[in-house]
Amino acid sequence: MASQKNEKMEAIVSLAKRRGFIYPGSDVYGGLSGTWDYGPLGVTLKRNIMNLWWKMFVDGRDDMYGVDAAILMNQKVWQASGHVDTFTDPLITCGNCQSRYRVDHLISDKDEYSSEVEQFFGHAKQIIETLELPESPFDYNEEQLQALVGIFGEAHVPAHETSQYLIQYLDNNHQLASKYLGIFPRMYLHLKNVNCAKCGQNAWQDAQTFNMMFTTTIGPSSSSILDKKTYYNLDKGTRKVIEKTVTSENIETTNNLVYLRPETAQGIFTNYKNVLDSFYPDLPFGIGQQGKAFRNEISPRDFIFRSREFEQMEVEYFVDPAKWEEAFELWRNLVWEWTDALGLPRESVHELEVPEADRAHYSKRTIDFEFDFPIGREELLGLAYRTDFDLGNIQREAGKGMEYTIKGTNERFIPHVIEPSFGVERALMAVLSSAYREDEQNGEKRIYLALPEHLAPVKYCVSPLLKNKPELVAKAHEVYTALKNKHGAVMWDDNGNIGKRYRRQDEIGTPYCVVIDFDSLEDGSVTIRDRDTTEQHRVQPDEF
RNA sequence: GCGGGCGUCGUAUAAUGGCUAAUAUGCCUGCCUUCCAAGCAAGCGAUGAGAGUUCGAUUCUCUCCGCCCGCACCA
Repeated sequence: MASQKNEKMEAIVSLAKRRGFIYPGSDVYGGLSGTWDYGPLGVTLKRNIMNLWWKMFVDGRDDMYGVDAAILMNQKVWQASGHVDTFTDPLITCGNCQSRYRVDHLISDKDEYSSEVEQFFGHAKQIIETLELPESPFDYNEEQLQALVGIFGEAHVPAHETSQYLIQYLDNNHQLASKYLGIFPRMYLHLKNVNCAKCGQNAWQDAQTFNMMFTTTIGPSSSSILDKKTYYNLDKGTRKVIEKTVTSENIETTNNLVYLRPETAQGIFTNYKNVLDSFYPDLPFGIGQQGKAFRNEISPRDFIFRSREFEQMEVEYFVDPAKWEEAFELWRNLVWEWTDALGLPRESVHELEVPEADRAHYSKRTIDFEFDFPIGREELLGLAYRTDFDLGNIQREAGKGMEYTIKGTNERFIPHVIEPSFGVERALMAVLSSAYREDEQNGEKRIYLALPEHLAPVKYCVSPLLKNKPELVAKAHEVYTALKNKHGAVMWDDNGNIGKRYRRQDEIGTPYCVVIDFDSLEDGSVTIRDRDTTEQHRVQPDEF
């Protein structure tokens, strides 16, 4: 069963590459994990999906407005939204069984921990300062190394591992990690005999953050300590260890740091007031946006299902708090219209009511819509009731009023939000998965994509029946040009024989193949062949 | 990030410490072909990257990169 699933997935990946839908990113240079490039057919299919969405949820509705916000946003956006804090949870791994835990879940007494670390580190700092360490750890002399080993030895770190840690720690401009990172949690758990809950061993590795936000800097900067709140540097002038604390007040100026947005939603919330001022729409109304988001996934996997750079389509629908359930149901139904429009069979789409314990902290209700992908049943899109969490944050942190005033009654409140959130790549993968078919024609296996006509990257393929008959080719060109002008997504193919062309078009999901034969020269009619049934009939070319 | 497996033309496979790295398919050119991958002929196209061992490495070793499976992660 499992291998069957993988076979289908592999067949789709292979087809996608072979026929020019999706290529591995940076392929000629050996690739880059978690990135994918869209080829000529892929980009068209993807855009068709995105345009369909925009038409259904923005242009096609009276209560919707579109925006396109910048990917780079002010730091404070991600602090207010909670992303900065929640993305920097340090994790620690058991070296024996590879179980992973959040460090703060293992340390019961935070105050005691802090004082232990500070005491240790204060002591360590004093020793380090007297050592007058050269800039590169590789230049440390024997005496210096021994002293450093001694520091860590006091903390019951096995001696044979210490110098390796020192290199690791002091390698980066003598930077030392903040107290919940690196070696300190490990030492503490060792001292306190806190063992792995799964295997009972005490074999902790260094604690690491897995910050899922990509960072970059505005303007020139060489800082590499962007995501740490507290850190230590060895001042190059005085050779003193100095402590720096990054706070919300100084963080921008400290590092000129910006994040690549990990979700598009905040670009909507930050423009809520702008749209309100420009249009003052009646509640309920929504703002829709499509765009790239970036998450530094630990382990991108499963083709385009989880990648580090991806495209979202999101709606924030602003409602009277008393009427959120009504709006939730509205969007629940609209989501089903969307999966229908993608051609996804209803029996392959499943609603999953997310229990409170699994919901994000801001959400009072969430439904995940899952799809039966070849890799298994996985989330296709989400529908969440976000309350006034985001606008409330903005009002508090930015000090700008986010309240809505009801016309007439002058009732004022911060609107609540219903958020349907769609992933473009997941939609595309679902479309490819459900469209992928294998059947048999004349005893030969045939692969085709039963793409819905409005999504297919090529709508018509035009061919002369025979390539070596100039009159057929000329007539076919005529038909091709006329169709191309009318429909755009039309392909010309005169390669090989007619059967080959059909198969080639089947593989890229072209719904109709138009062939010009000798009868066409007589009465202008052409044959049109249906991809799914392979049946054909004669029509006049201006009929479609 | 950890553990295991893997990496050869676009795709699917083969082989080798040393001769021009093979086969099919694909693509391409020509001929032919009156509707579902026909045929003939010519051509294009690969050992993931780097280092080491060696007279010589695609083959052996190491590092990196990537892919697959499992774990963990997925606010």
